[in-house]
Amino acid sequence: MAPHNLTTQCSQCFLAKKCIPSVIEFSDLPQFTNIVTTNISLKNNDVLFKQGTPASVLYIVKSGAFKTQSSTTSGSEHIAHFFLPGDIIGLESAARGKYQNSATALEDSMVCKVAYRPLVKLRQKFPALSDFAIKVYSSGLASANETQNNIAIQAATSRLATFLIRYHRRSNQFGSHRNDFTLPMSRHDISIHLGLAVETISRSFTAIIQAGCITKEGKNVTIQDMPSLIKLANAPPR
Amino acid sequence: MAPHNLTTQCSQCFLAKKCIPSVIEFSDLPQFTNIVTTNISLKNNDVLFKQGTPASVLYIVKSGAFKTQSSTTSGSEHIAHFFLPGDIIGLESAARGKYQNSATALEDSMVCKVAYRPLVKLRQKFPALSDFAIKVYSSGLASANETQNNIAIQAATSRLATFLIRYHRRSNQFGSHRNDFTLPMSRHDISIHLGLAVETISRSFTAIIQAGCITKEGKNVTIQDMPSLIKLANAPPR
DNA sequence: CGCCACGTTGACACAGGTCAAAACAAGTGG
DNA sequence: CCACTTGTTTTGACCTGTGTCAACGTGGCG
Repeated sequence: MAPHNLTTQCSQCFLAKKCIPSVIEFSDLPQFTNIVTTNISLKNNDVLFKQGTPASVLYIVKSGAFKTQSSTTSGSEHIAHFFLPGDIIGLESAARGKYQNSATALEDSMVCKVAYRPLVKLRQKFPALSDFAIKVYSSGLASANETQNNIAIQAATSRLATFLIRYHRRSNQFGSHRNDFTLPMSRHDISIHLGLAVETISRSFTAIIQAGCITKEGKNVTIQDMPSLIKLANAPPR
Repeated sequence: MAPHNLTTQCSQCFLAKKCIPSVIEFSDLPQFTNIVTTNISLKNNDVLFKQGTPASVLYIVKSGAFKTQSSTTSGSEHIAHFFLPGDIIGLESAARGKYQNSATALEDSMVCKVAYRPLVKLRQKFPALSDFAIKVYSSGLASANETQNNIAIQAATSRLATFLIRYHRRSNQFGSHRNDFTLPMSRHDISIHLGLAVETISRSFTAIIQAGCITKEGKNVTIQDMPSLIKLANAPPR
Protein backbone atom coordinates (compact mmCIF):
# COMPACT_ATOMS: atom_id res chain seq x y z
CA MET A 1 0.00 0.00 0.00
CA ALA A 2 2.28 2.77 1.23
CA PRO A 3 5.62 2.77 -0.56
CA HIS A 4 7.67 1.71 2.41
CA ASN A 5 10.89 -0.14 2.07
CA LEU A 6 9.85 -3.53 3.38
CA THR A 7 13.17 -5.25 3.79
CA THR A 8 14.64 -2.97 6.44
CA GLN A 9 15.85 -4.14 9.81
CA CYS A 10 14.17 -3.03 13.03
CA SER A 11 16.13 0.20 13.40
CA GLN A 12 14.92 1.46 10.02
CA CYS A 13 11.53 -0.24 10.00
CA PHE A 14 8.60 2.08 9.32
CA LEU A 15 6.73 0.31 12.13
CA ALA A 16 9.49 0.86 14.68
CA LYS A 17 7.74 3.58 16.62
CA LYS A 18 4.67 1.38 17.12
CA CYS A 19 6.47 -1.89 17.57
CA ILE A 20 8.69 -3.37 20.24
CA PRO A 21 11.76 -1.26 19.36
CA SER A 22 9.82 1.82 20.43
CA VAL A 23 10.40 0.94 24.07
CA ILE A 24 14.06 -0.02 23.82
CA GLU A 25 16.96 2.43 23.83
CA PHE A 26 18.68 2.62 20.48
CA SER A 27 21.91 1.40 22.02
CA ASP A 28 20.15 -1.69 23.37
CA LEU A 29 18.31 -2.45 20.16
CA PRO A 30 20.80 -5.08 18.95
CA GLN A 31 19.88 -7.26 21.90
CA PHE A 32 16.35 -7.29 20.58
CA THR A 33 17.11 -7.63 16.89
CA ASN A 34 19.18 -10.58 17.96
CA ILE A 35 16.10 -12.58 18.91
CA VAL A 36 13.93 -11.49 15.97
CA THR A 37 13.72 -13.04 12.55
CA THR A 38 12.66 -10.20 10.31
CA ASN A 39 11.04 -10.05 6.90
CA ILE A 40 9.68 -13.53 6.48
CA SER A 41 7.76 -13.64 3.22
CA LEU A 42 4.49 -15.49 2.83
CA LYS A 43 2.29 -16.03 -0.16
CA ASN A 44 -1.45 -15.62 -0.22
CA ASN A 45 -3.09 -18.50 1.67
CA ASP A 46 0.15 -19.58 3.35
CA VAL A 47 -0.43 -20.85 6.88
CA LEU A 48 1.60 -19.26 9.66
CA PHE A 49 0.60 -21.82 12.26
CA LYS A 50 -2.09 -24.42 12.77
CA GLN A 51 -4.68 -24.68 15.52
CA GLY A 52 -3.60 -27.12 18.20
CA THR A 53 0.12 -27.13 17.46
CA PRO A 54 2.62 -26.12 20.17
CA ALA A 55 2.93 -22.36 20.44
CA SER A 56 6.32 -20.83 21.06
CA VAL A 57 6.44 -17.87 18.72
CA LEU A 58 4.82 -14.50 18.19
CA TYR A 59 4.51 -12.96 14.75
CA ILE A 60 4.37 -9.29 13.95
CA VAL A 61 2.71 -8.34 10.69
CA LYS A 62 4.95 -6.10 8.64
CA SER A 63 2.94 -6.03 5.44
CA GLY A 64 -0.13 -7.76 4.07
CA ALA A 65 -2.91 -9.22 6.19
CA PHE A 66 -3.84 -12.36 8.11
CA LYS A 67 -6.82 -14.07 9.68
CA THR A 68 -6.95 -16.33 12.73
CA GLN A 69 -9.52 -19.04 12.35
CA SER A 70 -10.64 -21.87 14.59
CA SER A 71 -12.82 -24.82 13.80
CA THR A 72 -14.77 -26.97 16.24
CA THR A 73 -14.94 -30.74 16.19
CA SER A 74 -18.35 -30.45 14.53
CA GLY A 75 -16.77 -28.56 11.68
CA SER A 76 -18.18 -25.10 12.26
CA GLU A 77 -15.62 -22.40 11.67
CA HIS A 78 -15.10 -18.98 13.10
CA ILE A 79 -12.64 -16.21 12.37
CA ALA A 80 -11.53 -14.49 15.54
CA HIS A 81 -9.61 -11.59 14.13
CA PHE A 82 -8.03 -10.01 11.07
CA PHE A 83 -4.47 -8.72 11.38
CA LEU A 84 -2.98 -5.69 9.69
CA PRO A 85 0.56 -4.31 9.68
CA GLY A 86 1.72 -3.61 13.21
CA ASP A 87 -0.56 -6.25 14.73
CA ILE A 88 0.85 -9.14 16.71
CA ILE A 89 -0.40 -12.66 16.04
CA GLY A 90 -0.32 -15.44 18.62
CA LEU A 91 -0.89 -13.50 21.83
CA GLU A 92 -3.83 -15.58 23.03
CA SER A 93 -1.83 -18.80 22.80
CA ALA A 94 0.96 -17.91 25.22
CA ALA A 95 -0.78 -19.14 28.36
CA ARG A 96 -1.80 -22.59 27.15
CA GLY A 97 1.28 -23.21 25.01
CA LYS A 98 -0.88 -24.24 22.07
CA TYR A 99 -2.21 -22.18 19.22
CA GLN A 100 -5.95 -22.05 19.61
CA ASN A 101 -6.38 -20.72 16.07
CA SER A 102 -4.83 -21.23 12.69
CA ALA A 103 -3.29 -18.14 11.13
CA THR A 104 -3.44 -17.71 7.37
CA ALA A 105 -2.18 -15.01 5.01
CA LEU A 106 -4.95 -13.18 3.14
CA GLU A 107 -2.48 -11.88 0.57
CA ASP A 108 1.26 -11.93 -0.04
CA SER A 109 2.62 -10.74 3.28
CA MET A 110 5.67 -10.23 5.42
CA VAL A 111 6.06 -10.99 9.11
CA CYS A 112 8.70 -10.83 11.81
CA LYS A 113 9.03 -13.66 14.26
CA VAL A 114 9.89 -13.53 17.96
CA ALA A 115 10.09 -16.59 20.19
CA TYR A 116 8.41 -16.36 23.61
CA ARG A 117 11.35 -17.78 25.52
CA PRO A 118 14.10 -15.24 24.73
CA LEU A 119 11.48 -12.50 24.93
CA VAL A 120 10.84 -13.45 28.55
CA LYS A 121 14.52 -13.07 29.28
CA LEU A 122 14.67 -9.76 27.52
CA ARG A 123 11.69 -8.51 29.48
CA GLN A 124 13.62 -9.14 32.67
CA LYS A 125 16.35 -6.87 31.39
CA PHE A 126 14.07 -4.19 30.02
CA PRO A 127 10.97 -3.74 32.18
CA ALA A 128 9.59 -1.28 29.64
CA LEU A 129 9.19 -4.29 27.41
CA SER A 130 6.81 -5.85 29.92
CA ASP A 131 4.85 -2.63 30.15
CA PHE A 132 4.63 -2.61 26.39
CA ALA A 133 3.52 -6.23 26.30
CA ILE A 134 0.80 -5.58 28.83
CA LYS A 135 -0.38 -2.59 26.88
CA VAL A 136 -0.55 -4.69 23.74
CA TYR A 137 -2.47 -7.43 25.52
CA SER A 138 -4.82 -4.95 27.11
CA SER A 139 -5.57 -3.41 23.71
CA GLY A 140 -6.12 -6.88 22.33
CA LEU A 141 -8.64 -7.66 25.03
CA ALA A 142 -10.38 -4.34 24.49
CA SER A 143 -10.59 -5.04 20.79
CA ALA A 144 -11.88 -8.59 21.32
CA ASN A 145 -14.47 -7.05 23.56
CA GLU A 146 -15.64 -4.69 20.86
CA THR A 147 -15.82 -7.54 18.39
CA GLN A 148 -17.94 -9.47 20.86
CA ASN A 149 -20.27 -6.51 21.25
CA ASN A 150 -20.59 -6.25 17.50
CA ILE A 151 -21.39 -9.90 16.92
CA ALA A 152 -23.97 -9.87 19.68
CA ILE A 153 -25.88 -7.10 17.91
CA GLN A 154 -28.85 -8.53 16.07
CA ALA A 155 -29.17 -6.63 12.81
CA ALA A 156 -26.93 -7.94 10.04
CA THR A 157 -26.47 -4.54 8.39
CA SER A 158 -25.41 -2.99 11.70
CA ARG A 159 -22.82 -5.71 12.18
CA LEU A 160 -21.33 -5.15 8.76
CA ALA A 161 -21.43 -1.37 9.17
CA THR A 162 -19.62 -1.60 12.50
CA PHE A 163 -17.11 -3.99 11.00
CA LEU A 164 -16.40 -1.55 8.16
CA ILE A 165 -16.05 1.40 10.51
CA ARG A 166 -13.61 -0.45 12.72
CA TYR A 167 -11.66 -1.80 9.79
CA HIS A 168 -11.46 1.65 8.25
CA ARG A 169 -10.16 3.10 11.51
CA ARG A 170 -7.52 0.41 11.75
CA SER A 171 -6.44 0.86 8.14
CA ASN A 172 -5.73 4.49 9.02
CA GLN A 173 -4.05 3.74 12.33
CA PHE A 174 -0.73 5.18 11.22
CA GLY A 175 -2.00 8.68 10.81
CA SER A 176 -3.36 8.61 7.29
CA HIS A 177 -6.82 9.97 6.58
CA ARG A 178 -7.91 8.06 3.53
CA ASN A 179 -11.58 7.30 3.16
CA ASP A 180 -11.00 4.23 1.04
CA PHE A 181 -9.53 0.89 1.94
CA THR A 182 -9.20 -2.66 0.72
CA LEU A 183 -10.78 -5.71 2.31
CA PRO A 184 -8.27 -8.47 1.65
CA MET A 185 -10.53 -11.23 2.95
CA SER A 186 -13.32 -12.97 1.07
CA ARG A 187 -17.01 -12.36 1.73
CA HIS A 188 -17.09 -15.81 3.22
CA ASP A 189 -14.39 -14.81 5.71
CA ILE A 190 -16.38 -11.76 6.71
CA SER A 191 -19.50 -13.87 7.05
CA ILE A 192 -18.04 -16.39 9.46
CA HIS A 193 -16.30 -13.63 11.38
CA LEU A 194 -19.63 -11.86 11.91
CA GLY A 195 -21.66 -15.04 12.37
CA LEU A 196 -23.81 -14.51 9.29
CA ALA A 197 -24.37 -16.22 5.95
CA VAL A 198 -22.38 -15.11 2.91
CA GLU A 199 -25.55 -14.13 1.13
CA THR A 200 -26.50 -11.92 4.05
CA ILE A 201 -23.14 -10.16 3.81
CA SER A 202 -23.77 -9.54 0.14
CA ARG A 203 -27.23 -8.18 0.78
CA SER A 204 -26.03 -6.04 3.66
CA PHE A 205 -23.38 -4.56 1.40
CA THR A 206 -25.98 -3.59 -1.17
CA ALA A 207 -28.13 -2.14 1.62
CA ILE A 208 -25.25 -0.01 2.87
CA ILE A 209 -24.44 1.09 -0.66
CA GLN A 210 -28.05 1.96 -1.42
CA ALA A 211 -28.14 4.02 1.76
CA GLY A 212 -25.35 6.04 0.18
CA CYS A 213 -22.85 5.29 2.93
CA ILE A 214 -20.19 3.61 0.82
CA THR A 215 -19.29 2.64 -2.71
CA LYS A 216 -17.24 -0.35 -3.62
CA GLU A 217 -15.55 -2.07 -6.48
CA GLY A 218 -14.62 -5.62 -5.69
CA LYS A 219 -12.58 -5.58 -2.53
CA ASN A 220 -12.07 -1.81 -2.53
CA VAL A 221 -14.44 0.17 -0.35
CA THR A 222 -14.79 3.94 -0.26
CA ILE A 223 -16.60 5.65 2.57
CA GLN A 224 -18.97 8.26 1.16
CA ASP A 225 -20.96 9.28 4.20
CA MET A 226 -19.45 8.31 7.52
CA PRO A 227 -22.19 9.87 9.72
CA SER A 228 -24.89 7.79 8.02
CA LEU A 229 -22.67 4.73 8.21
CA ILE A 230 -22.35 5.27 11.95
CA LYS A 231 -26.10 5.72 12.13
CA LEU A 232 -26.57 2.38 10.36
CA ALA A 233 -24.10 0.75 12.74
CA ASN A 234 -26.03 2.01 15.75
CA ALA A 235 -29.47 1.26 14.38
CA PRO A 236 -31.68 -0.26 17.08
CA PRO A 237 -31.59 -4.09 17.15
CA ARG A 238 -34.23 -4.88 14.54
CA MET B 1 -20.07 -21.83 48.40
CA ALA B 2 -16.95 -23.48 49.81
CA PRO B 3 -16.54 -22.80 53.52
CA HIS B 4 -13.40 -20.71 53.19
CA ASN B 5 -12.47 -18.04 55.64
CA LEU B 6 -13.01 -14.95 53.53
CA THR B 7 -11.38 -12.27 55.61
CA THR B 8 -7.83 -13.58 55.48
CA GLN B 9 -4.91 -11.59 54.20
CA CYS B 10 -3.02 -12.67 51.08
CA SER B 11 -0.67 -15.07 52.84
CA GLN B 12 -3.58 -17.12 54.16
CA CYS B 13 -5.96 -16.54 51.28
CA PHE B 14 -7.44 -19.69 49.76
CA LEU B 15 -6.80 -18.17 46.31
CA ALA B 16 -3.14 -17.47 47.00
CA LYS B 17 -1.81 -20.28 44.85
CA LYS B 18 -3.78 -19.04 41.83
CA CYS B 19 -3.41 -15.34 42.50
CA ILE B 20 -0.54 -12.88 42.34
CA PRO B 21 1.11 -14.09 45.59
CA SER B 22 1.78 -17.41 43.87
CA VAL B 23 4.68 -15.85 42.00
CA ILE B 24 6.23 -13.88 44.86
CA GLU B 25 8.58 -15.31 47.47
CA PHE B 26 6.99 -15.49 50.88
CA SER B 27 9.61 -13.13 52.27
CA ASP B 28 8.75 -10.54 49.63
CA LEU B 29 5.01 -10.88 50.05
CA PRO B 30 4.66 -7.84 52.33
CA GLN B 31 5.79 -5.60 49.47
CA PHE B 32 2.79 -6.83 47.54
CA THR B 33 0.25 -6.83 50.33
CA ASN B 34 1.33 -3.27 50.86
CA ILE B 35 -0.22 -2.17 47.58
CA VAL B 36 -3.37 -4.30 47.84
CA THR B 37 -6.60 -3.41 49.54
CA THR B 38 -8.08 -6.75 50.51
CA ASN B 39 -11.56 -7.89 51.34
CA ILE B 40 -13.70 -5.08 50.03
CA SER B 41 -17.33 -6.07 50.51
CA LEU B 42 -19.98 -5.36 47.94
CA LYS B 43 -23.71 -5.97 48.00
CA ASN B 44 -25.69 -7.45 45.15
CA ASN B 45 -25.98 -4.92 42.31
CA ASP B 46 -23.21 -2.70 43.66
CA VAL B 47 -21.18 -1.11 40.88
CA LEU B 48 -17.41 -1.58 40.97
CA PHE B 49 -16.72 0.93 38.23
CA LYS B 50 -18.60 2.64 35.45
CA GLN B 51 -17.98 2.53 31.72
CA GLY B 52 -16.02 5.57 30.55
CA THR B 53 -14.55 6.56 33.91
CA PRO B 54 -10.75 6.74 34.35
CA ALA B 55 -9.24 3.33 34.95
CA SER B 56 -6.43 2.99 37.43
CA VAL B 57 -7.29 -0.10 39.40
CA LEU B 58 -7.61 -3.86 38.95
CA TYR B 59 -9.99 -5.92 41.02
CA ILE B 60 -9.59 -9.54 41.96
CA VAL B 61 -12.75 -11.42 42.80
CA LYS B 62 -12.41 -13.18 46.13
CA SER B 63 -16.00 -14.33 46.52
CA GLY B 64 -19.27 -13.81 44.72
CA ALA B 65 -19.61 -12.94 41.05
CA PHE B 66 -19.58 -9.97 38.70
CA LYS B 67 -20.54 -8.99 35.18
CA THR B 68 -18.92 -6.44 32.89
CA GLN B 69 -21.43 -4.69 30.72
CA SER B 70 -21.17 -2.01 28.08
CA SER B 71 -23.87 0.01 26.41
CA THR B 72 -23.69 1.82 23.09
CA THR B 73 -24.95 5.33 22.46
CA SER B 74 -28.00 3.80 20.84
CA GLY B 75 -28.83 2.05 24.08
CA SER B 76 -28.13 -1.54 23.15
CA GLU B 77 -26.37 -3.44 25.90
CA HIS B 78 -23.94 -6.30 25.92
CA ILE B 79 -22.32 -8.29 28.69
CA ALA B 80 -18.73 -9.10 27.86
CA HIS B 81 -17.88 -11.49 30.65
CA PHE B 82 -18.91 -12.98 33.97
CA PHE B 83 -16.32 -13.09 36.73
CA LEU B 84 -15.88 -15.77 39.37
CA PRO B 85 -13.51 -16.02 42.36
CA GLY B 86 -9.91 -15.79 41.18
CA ASP B 87 -10.82 -13.75 38.10
CA ILE B 88 -9.34 -10.30 37.56
CA ILE B 89 -11.60 -7.46 36.49
CA GLY B 90 -10.41 -4.43 34.56
CA LEU B 91 -7.66 -5.93 32.42
CA GLU B 92 -8.96 -4.66 29.10
CA SER B 93 -9.00 -1.06 30.33
CA ALA B 94 -5.30 -0.71 31.15
CA ALA B 95 -4.18 0.41 27.69
CA ARG B 96 -6.72 3.16 27.13
CA GLY B 97 -6.87 4.36 30.74
CA LYS B 98 -10.65 4.24 30.72
CA TYR B 99 -13.00 1.47 31.74
CA GLN B 100 -14.72 0.29 28.62
CA ASN B 101 -17.31 -1.63 30.63
CA SER B 102 -19.22 -1.20 33.84
CA ALA B 103 -18.66 -3.88 36.45
CA THR B 104 -21.53 -4.90 38.69
CA ALA B 105 -21.86 -7.43 41.50
CA LEU B 106 -24.28 -10.27 40.75
CA GLU B 107 -24.53 -11.18 44.42
CA ASP B 108 -22.93 -10.11 47.69
CA SER B 109 -19.25 -10.32 46.92
CA MET B 110 -15.77 -9.57 48.04
CA VAL B 111 -12.91 -8.16 45.98
CA CYS B 112 -9.30 -7.11 46.43
CA LYS B 113 -8.07 -3.98 44.78
CA VAL B 114 -4.67 -3.28 43.18
CA ALA B 115 -3.75 0.01 41.53
CA TYR B 116 -1.97 -0.20 38.15
CA ARG B 117 0.72 2.31 39.07
CA PRO B 118 2.38 0.62 42.05
CA LEU B 119 1.91 -2.72 40.31
CA VAL B 120 4.08 -1.49 37.44
CA LYS B 121 6.79 -0.61 39.94
CA LEU B 122 6.52 -3.96 41.63
CA ARG B 123 6.75 -5.73 38.30
CA GLN B 124 10.12 -4.09 37.74
CA LYS B 125 11.29 -5.58 41.00
CA PHE B 126 9.79 -9.02 40.44
CA PRO B 127 9.87 -10.04 36.77
CA ALA B 128 7.89 -13.16 37.62
CA LEU B 129 5.02 -10.78 38.24
CA SER B 130 5.18 -9.64 34.62
CA ASP B 131 5.24 -13.22 33.44
CA PHE B 132 2.19 -13.89 35.55
CA ALA B 133 0.45 -10.81 34.21
CA ILE B 134 1.10 -11.85 30.64
CA LYS B 135 -0.20 -15.31 31.36
CA VAL B 136 -3.35 -13.84 32.84
CA TYR B 137 -3.84 -11.57 29.85
CA SER B 138 -3.18 -14.38 27.43
CA SER B 139 -5.79 -16.55 29.15
CA GLY B 140 -8.18 -13.64 29.06
CA LEU B 141 -7.71 -13.27 25.32
CA ALA B 142 -8.12 -17.00 24.79
CA SER B 143 -11.33 -16.95 26.78
CA ALA B 144 -12.67 -13.90 24.93
CA ASN B 145 -11.90 -15.79 21.77
CA GLU B 146 -13.96 -18.75 22.86
CA THR B 147 -16.83 -16.49 23.80
CA GLN B 148 -16.66 -14.93 20.37
CA ASN B 149 -16.78 -18.36 18.76
CA ASN B 150 -19.79 -19.24 20.82
CA ILE B 151 -21.75 -16.11 20.03
CA ALA B 152 -21.05 -16.49 16.33
CA ILE B 153 -22.68 -19.93 16.32
CA GLN B 154 -26.16 -19.71 14.92
CA ALA B 155 -28.30 -22.09 16.96
CA ALA B 156 -29.58 -20.64 20.21
CA THR B 157 -29.59 -23.96 22.05
CA SER B 158 -25.98 -24.61 21.09
CA ARG B 159 -24.97 -21.22 22.41
CA LEU B 160 -26.63 -21.82 25.75
CA ALA B 161 -25.24 -25.35 25.98
CA THR B 162 -21.73 -24.09 25.31
CA PHE B 163 -22.21 -21.33 27.83
CA LEU B 164 -23.29 -23.85 30.47
CA ILE B 165 -20.38 -26.18 29.74
CA ARG B 166 -17.86 -23.38 30.01
CA TYR B 167 -19.47 -21.98 33.13
CA HIS B 168 -19.51 -25.41 34.71
CA ARG B 169 -15.83 -25.89 33.95
CA ARG B 170 -15.00 -22.54 35.45
CA SER B 171 -17.04 -23.20 38.57
CA ASN B 172 -14.88 -26.28 39.10
CA GLN B 173 -11.60 -24.58 38.29
CA PHE B 174 -10.20 -25.10 41.77
CA GLY B 175 -10.19 -28.85 41.51
CA SER B 176 -13.71 -29.71 42.61
CA HIS B 177 -15.76 -32.15 40.54
CA ARG B 178 -19.31 -31.13 41.28
CA ASN B 179 -21.84 -31.54 38.53
CA ASP B 180 -24.08 -28.80 39.84
CA PHE B 181 -23.55 -25.07 39.93
CA THR B 182 -25.38 -21.82 40.44
CA LEU B 183 -25.93 -19.17 37.81
CA PRO B 184 -25.87 -15.93 39.78
CA MET B 185 -26.94 -13.79 36.83
CA SER B 186 -30.48 -13.25 35.57
CA ARG B 187 -31.84 -14.80 32.37
CA HIS B 188 -31.77 -11.34 30.90
CA ASP B 189 -28.04 -11.11 31.62
CA ILE B 190 -27.47 -14.43 29.89
CA SER B 191 -29.55 -13.31 26.96
CA ILE B 192 -27.61 -10.12 26.25
CA HIS B 193 -24.35 -11.95 26.84
CA LEU B 194 -25.26 -14.50 24.17
CA GLY B 195 -26.98 -12.03 21.86
CA LEU B 196 -30.39 -13.67 22.15
CA ALA B 197 -33.81 -12.72 23.50
CA VAL B 198 -34.74 -13.62 27.08
CA GLU B 199 -37.57 -15.77 25.83
CA THR B 200 -35.18 -17.70 23.64
CA ILE B 201 -32.98 -18.38 26.65
CA SER B 202 -35.99 -19.74 28.47
CA ARG B 203 -36.99 -21.94 25.58
CA SER B 204 -33.44 -23.15 25.08
CA PHE B 205 -33.31 -24.10 28.75
CA THR B 206 -36.43 -26.19 28.42
CA ALA B 207 -35.04 -27.76 25.25
CA ILE B 208 -31.83 -28.73 27.04
CA ILE B 209 -33.80 -30.06 29.98
CA GLN B 210 -36.13 -32.08 27.76
CA ALA B 211 -33.09 -33.55 26.04
CA GLY B 212 -32.18 -34.90 29.47
CA CYS B 213 -28.88 -33.02 29.62
CA ILE B 214 -29.53 -30.98 32.72
CA THR B 215 -32.06 -30.35 35.45
CA LYS B 216 -32.52 -27.05 37.16
CA GLU B 217 -34.29 -25.38 39.99
CA GLY B 218 -34.23 -21.65 39.67
CA LYS B 219 -30.64 -20.58 39.37
CA ASN B 220 -29.24 -24.00 40.31
CA VAL B 221 -28.27 -26.22 37.43
CA THR B 222 -27.29 -29.87 37.63
CA ILE B 223 -25.58 -31.58 34.74
CA GLN B 224 -27.22 -34.95 34.14
CA ASP B 225 -25.66 -36.03 30.89
CA MET B 226 -22.53 -34.18 29.89
CA PRO B 227 -21.91 -36.10 26.65
CA SER B 228 -25.34 -35.19 25.29
CA LEU B 229 -24.88 -31.63 26.47
CA ILE B 230 -21.64 -31.47 24.51
CA LYS B 231 -23.44 -32.97 21.54
CA LEU B 232 -26.06 -30.23 21.78
CA ALA B 233 -23.34 -27.62 22.00
CA ASN B 234 -21.71 -28.93 18.86
CA ALA B 235 -24.91 -29.45 16.91
CA PRO B 236 -24.49 -28.23 13.34
CA PRO B 237 -25.54 -24.60 12.85
CA ARG B 238 -29.23 -25.01 12.10
C1' DC C 1 -51.65 -10.17 51.60
C1' DG C 2 -50.50 -7.59 47.54
C1' DC C 3 -46.95 -5.76 44.84
C1' DC C 4 -43.29 -6.09 41.57
C1' DA C 5 -39.53 -8.17 39.24
C1' DC C 6 -38.39 -12.20 37.01
C1' DG C 7 -39.22 -16.38 34.38
C1' DT C 8 -41.97 -19.18 31.32
C1' DT C 9 -45.18 -20.26 27.68
C1' DG C 10 -47.95 -19.22 23.52
C1' DA C 11 -49.03 -16.97 19.00
C1' DC C 12 -47.42 -14.68 15.25
C1' DA C 13 -44.26 -12.06 12.08
C1' DC C 14 -40.13 -11.21 9.88
C1' DA C 15 -34.93 -11.17 9.41
C1' DG C 16 -31.93 -13.91 7.84
C1' DG C 17 -30.79 -18.90 6.69
C1' DT C 18 -30.95 -22.18 2.87
C1' DC C 19 -31.20 -23.68 -1.72
C1' DA C 20 -30.70 -22.66 -6.55
C1' DA C 21 -29.04 -20.22 -10.33
C1' DA C 22 -27.03 -16.43 -12.63
C1' DA C 23 -23.25 -13.08 -13.09
C1' DC C 24 -18.60 -12.27 -12.66
C1' DA C 25 -13.62 -12.98 -11.98
C1' DA C 26 -9.41 -15.50 -12.32
C1' DG C 27 -6.81 -18.79 -14.00
C1' DT C 28 -5.36 -22.61 -17.43
C1' DG C 29 -4.47 -24.71 -21.51
C1' DG C 30 -4.95 -24.81 -26.46
C1' DC D 1 -6.45 -14.50 -27.98
C1' DC D 2 -10.21 -17.32 -26.99
C1' DA D 3 -12.81 -21.48 -24.92
C1' DC D 4 -13.12 -23.82 -20.66
C1' DT D 5 -12.95 -24.58 -15.86
C1' DT D 6 -13.22 -23.23 -11.16
C1' DG D 7 -14.24 -20.26 -7.52
C1' DT D 8 -16.37 -16.12 -5.71
C1' DT D 9 -20.07 -12.83 -5.39
C1' DT D 10 -24.63 -11.48 -6.20
C1' DT D 11 -29.58 -12.03 -6.84
C1' DG D 12 -33.95 -14.48 -6.33
C1' DA D 13 -37.45 -17.43 -3.99
C1' DC D 14 -38.76 -19.73 -0.21
C1' DC D 15 -38.71 -21.38 4.65
C1' DT D 16 -37.56 -21.53 9.46
C1' DG D 17 -35.66 -19.99 13.92
C1' DT D 18 -35.90 -16.58 16.79
C1' DG D 19 -37.56 -11.86 17.90
C1' DT D 20 -41.65 -9.52 19.47
C1' DC D 21 -45.79 -8.96 21.89
C1' DA D 22 -48.85 -10.59 25.24
C1' DA D 23 -50.50 -13.36 28.91
C1' DC D 24 -49.60 -16.04 32.68
C1' DG D 25 -47.07 -18.15 36.50
C1' DT D 26 -43.85 -17.75 40.46
C1' DG D 27 -41.05 -16.06 44.08
C1' DG D 28 -39.27 -12.46 47.16
C1' DC D 29 -40.29 -8.67 50.12
C1' DG D 30 -42.53 -4.78 52.35
